[in-house]
Amino acid sequence: MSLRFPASRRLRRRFFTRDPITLAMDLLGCALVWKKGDRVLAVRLVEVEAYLGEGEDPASHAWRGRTARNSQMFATGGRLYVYFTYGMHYCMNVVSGKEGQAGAVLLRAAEPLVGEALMERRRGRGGRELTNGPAKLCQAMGIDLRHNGLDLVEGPLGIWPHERPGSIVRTPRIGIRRGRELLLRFHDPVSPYVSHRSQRKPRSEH
DNA sequence: CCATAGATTGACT
DNA sequence: GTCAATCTATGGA
Repeated sequence: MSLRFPASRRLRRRFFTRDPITLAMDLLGCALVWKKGDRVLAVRLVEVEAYLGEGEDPASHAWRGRTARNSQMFATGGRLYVYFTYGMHYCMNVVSGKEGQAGAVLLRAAEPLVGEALMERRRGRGGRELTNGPAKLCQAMGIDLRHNGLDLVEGPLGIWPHERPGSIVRTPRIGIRRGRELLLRFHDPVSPYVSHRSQRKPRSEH
């Protein structure tokens, strides 16, 4: 199997400038590719979550408006929004919508396609533990705050159509309290790399 | 397989 | 001061 990601097929701006829910579903099955010189890392996205704009979604970092941390969520679709959490982890999002219109898609899990050996070195683990969670995926791909604001439409990191899932399952998002009733997590049910806690017991409401 | 505790720092109330 | 869009180790069924 020879995996090539020619510039001609790379996803362009208008793919990303749509609403976060549509973008989330269309990102499933796509390849996230890091290309720099002769080094290539690639994964197939199998689990994502949509986060909506200011005042629309209490779980979204954009809920209470623009701040220094979340400012990339208000940028044009196709940028990368990386945040630091729990004192030690990074998570990455693909920004959706038009400039000024907040929204993003959290990349939660993926299947390794190219560069698995480097991912194993970075993770200190193998198999599905490589990329079956948002912070694990960032660690495997080498993504941190330096990459916040990167444009996926050009430059070393980009997204290519790859292999669409046979079906898409829609569930509550993971690790949030408010906004649980919105079913904004999407995953490919047959992928072994989907993060394990899909049906985790929800934390009590009050 | 499941449940729980601890890690560790920055953003925000 | 509180708590987070998480992960890992550990202990039990």
